[in-house]
Amino acid sequence: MEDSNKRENILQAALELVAEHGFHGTPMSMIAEKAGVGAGTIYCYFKSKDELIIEVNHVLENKISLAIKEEYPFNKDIRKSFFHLCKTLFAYFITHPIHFRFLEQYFGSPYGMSAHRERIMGNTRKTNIFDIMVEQGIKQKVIKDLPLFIHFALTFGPVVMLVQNHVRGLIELDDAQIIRSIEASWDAIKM
Amino acid sequence: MEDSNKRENILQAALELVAEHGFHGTPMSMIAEKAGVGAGTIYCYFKSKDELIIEVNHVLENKISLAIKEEYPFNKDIRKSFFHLCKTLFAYFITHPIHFRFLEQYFGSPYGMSAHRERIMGNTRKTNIFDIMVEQGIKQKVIKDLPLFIHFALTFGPVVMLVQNHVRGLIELDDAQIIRSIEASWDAIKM
Amino acid sequence: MEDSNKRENILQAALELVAEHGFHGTPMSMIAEKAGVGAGTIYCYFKSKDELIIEVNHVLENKISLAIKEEYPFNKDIRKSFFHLCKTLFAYFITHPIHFRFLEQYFGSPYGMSAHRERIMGNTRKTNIFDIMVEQGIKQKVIKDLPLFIHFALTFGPVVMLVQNHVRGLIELDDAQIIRSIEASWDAIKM
Amino acid sequence: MEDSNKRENILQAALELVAEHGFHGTPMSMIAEKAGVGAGTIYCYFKSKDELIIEVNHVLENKISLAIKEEYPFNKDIRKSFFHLCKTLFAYFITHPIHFRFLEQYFGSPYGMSAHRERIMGNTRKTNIFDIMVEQGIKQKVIKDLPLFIHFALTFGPVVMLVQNHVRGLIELDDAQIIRSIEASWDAIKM
DNA sequence: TATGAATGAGAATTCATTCAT
DNA sequence: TATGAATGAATTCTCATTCAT
Repeated sequence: MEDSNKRENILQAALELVAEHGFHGTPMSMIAEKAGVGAGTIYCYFKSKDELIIEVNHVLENKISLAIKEEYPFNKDIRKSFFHLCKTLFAYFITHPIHFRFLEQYFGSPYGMSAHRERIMGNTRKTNIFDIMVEQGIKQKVIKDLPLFIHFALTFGPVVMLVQNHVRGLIELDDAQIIRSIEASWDAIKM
Repeated sequence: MEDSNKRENILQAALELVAEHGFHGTPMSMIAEKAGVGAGTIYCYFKSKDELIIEVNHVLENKISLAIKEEYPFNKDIRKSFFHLCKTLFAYFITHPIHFRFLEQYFGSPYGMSAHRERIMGNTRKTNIFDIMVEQGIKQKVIKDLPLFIHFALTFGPVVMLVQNHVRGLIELDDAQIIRSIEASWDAIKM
Repeated sequence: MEDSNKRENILQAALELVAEHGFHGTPMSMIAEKAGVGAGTIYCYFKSKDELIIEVNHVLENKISLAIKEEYPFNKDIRKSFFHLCKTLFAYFITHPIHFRFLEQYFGSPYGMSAHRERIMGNTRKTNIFDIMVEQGIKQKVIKDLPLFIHFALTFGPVVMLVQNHVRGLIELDDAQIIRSIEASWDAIKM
Repeated sequence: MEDSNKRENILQAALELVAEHGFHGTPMSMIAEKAGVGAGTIYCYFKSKDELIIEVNHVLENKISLAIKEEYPFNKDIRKSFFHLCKTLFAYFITHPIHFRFLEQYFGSPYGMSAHRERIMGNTRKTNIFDIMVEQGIKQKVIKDLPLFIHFALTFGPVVMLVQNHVRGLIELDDAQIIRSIEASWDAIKM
């Protein structure tokens, strides 16, 4: 029980410390100490600092991906799907601000996420929730006929920016504001 | 003249190198070499590496601020102002990708910019172009009655995300796409 | 049986790996893996890395010593003995280049061997083949009246240097060359 | 004066420490301390530990090469040349035992030298003193018609082995012994 | 002001060895 | 005896900063 926890402890320590101090502000020794293991122990589980960080990222990506797919209204109308997606993302990051800060560090910025759209939303073209939603919406003439990446930016650009300000304590997002912001984003992409 | 050139050269070298290699991938010695000055000379102009980087950021903020204010249609209608603002920002970053990349590095993400909204848009409350535009728009019932920071995110979130993908070479933005993206953003904030 | 195999496997793995990668390029974990045992198991048989290496050396010394004594023409004339000795050494190292490379690593150089003359040629003064041969040769006025260590250097210095170049692939020794080289060495020590 | 000495001090410290403790037994910090410089200073002069060691080797090679060429009897007879060469080498290493020990470490063994025969004796085929001597000797039918590498081994094998034992304190070479040893080596290669 | 050689604290990583199982 | 996860001391190398010139 103790044993199998070590890997987890290291990942968790890395997540929190990188979120707080950034990649370069987090020496391995600091991670080891926080994880309650020896300095060399990390290297029993991860080949290098980079691999450790990448693995933390994978874990987060999977968690976010799961959160989004959970209770996703697959057969409901486009607008409902859109709201679910945005609300879930807001909720996830507000509940897990450390995950958000880590991702900010991991990529030059959280937008690095955009380069990994697929991984978060679903690994293959066919299972990528966002893409499918947009394509269906366009077909149904419910949302504008724009390139996918523009819809992506219109949808997630505001989310990320708001969460960022929230996480940094510059603003305090409440549910009403989140809803109104999603409604406005919907106006952006809807027909 | 010699003097002021050195300061400029150092700032320019820092800008380019940080944009390319990141903050931690850019030793002071590298900046000195590219600027054509001695390693110690930088400390005649800047107290530390951090101060140098901060100063580069200030310079960029001022440039962007100027670009936005230039030809800004102060007395035209809100929609025109909005389009001018967005188009200028797109144009600026696409013309100066290095500035964008630097800002990505400077903040954990370019959204660090949001913390400095005022400085980019105008230093004081009264001269902050974006805030004034939004307030006027709300008063005229042309744009939605939402908090400023939500309008800010709805407007600049998509811009930043699109520019980021463009600068990273993941997409190739053309003028038509930029216009259509701004139109969609307008739909988000308009009444 | 299992037991004694493990010890053998460890010694063999150490021999091969040190010959190939050198003492400092061969971690204990690598030896353990090649030997097919756990990392800690080595310490059941050898107190430390150094002791393991020393033991490998002992094994090799004994093998070489045996090879030399085998078929040694004890009662033939000095020249025959000398040729047998040299030929056997050439043959042994050319057949077992890994042993040679290990000894190169073990000592700062293979001449470390010279410090252990006795052990290779026979452990006691009376059974040291080379010393006995030289002493008899001097008594019989067949070989020069020089100190033993000079005869040793004249005899084995060239052998070691030639084998070294051969093992390193810089030259390709054939039987004729070996014979001519031994003949020349004989000229060096003979009266 | 102080300044230009730093590089020298570092080279000298590296030479002595590697000769005593071996390559892997000599941390950079130890070299820095012995040289009386900061740990980072070494890297102002040498890119890496390896480069430092290689440079020490170059310095030694040049010194030995010079010592051999100095007063070399270019137009005297072969035997005189041979004696000069051997005596010079004996004298050099007995006077500079630390150089010998370093070279033992630098190569797997001092025979690494053999791979660098050219560099020590002269860089090009035409200026390689030993090769020229041997070729002339063969032409003049003064020395045996054997491959160069065999003559090299017959000549330098004994020298190296004797010096090694001397430097290690196992024997005490005096001038008479050196002369007698060279005479014996001459018997090996002479016709 | 300008220089760049010198510094040394601090980083990632390796590996011989231990010890609980 | 056998294991291999865990350890942490030790090593190489980097780089922001200083200071004598």
